[in-house]
Amino acid sequence: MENLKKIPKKEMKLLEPSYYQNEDVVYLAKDLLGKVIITNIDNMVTSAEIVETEAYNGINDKACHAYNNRRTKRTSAMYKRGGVAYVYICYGMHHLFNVVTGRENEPQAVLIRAVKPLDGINAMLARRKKNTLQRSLTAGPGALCQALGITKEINETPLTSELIGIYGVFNNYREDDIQISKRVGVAYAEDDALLPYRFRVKGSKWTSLAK
DNA sequence: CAAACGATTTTCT
DNA sequence: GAAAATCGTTTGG
Repeated sequence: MENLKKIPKKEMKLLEPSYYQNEDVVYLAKDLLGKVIITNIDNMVTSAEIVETEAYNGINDKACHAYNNRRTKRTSAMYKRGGVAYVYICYGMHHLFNVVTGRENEPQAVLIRAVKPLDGINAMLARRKKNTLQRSLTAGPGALCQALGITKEINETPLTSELIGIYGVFNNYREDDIQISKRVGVAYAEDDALLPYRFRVKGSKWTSLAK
């Protein structure tokens, strides 16, 4: 799976909205590993394989922005029917990209935490102001958004649009291929901070480092 | 209206 | 390993 350009077009399968409407956000967080994000933003096409995700499981998950059914301008995207983007700004400077899942008014989402660069690497390097292709280009939720050109401009955009789509191309990883751990940076979530909702492709050099 | 803080990244020591 | 950078969103008065 070295270069997306080598994949025959007929094997590129855009994930349909129904895919995202599965109510099991933990299942989707695992199933999204190996899927390919393709963006066409600012006249630059970039693509990358998802290698690390986290599940945010709705109103009963203390780590979720929509915990306790909190509805604000920021969280409204998560209440949409699955299949749109939820992009918000963290620490005043980083955009974080989530895939909204589940039914309307059930605010679940999958945070994309790391990707493996495929096409458009020069564009990614330029956006990140880097010269070499290495993990730091796209490891970390803020970093990959910068590389792929994802900003809050595309908040609530369908993942079947001209700007961004997710494709099933290569493989589905098996349980054995997935490393499961606690989520990152959610210590405030008390007992829910311990939930095993973080998923990484085992052995991938493109995920964040083990903790 | 003021204040606190964050699903992070980078740089410095 | 520690700390700064930096501001939109949320909450409280």
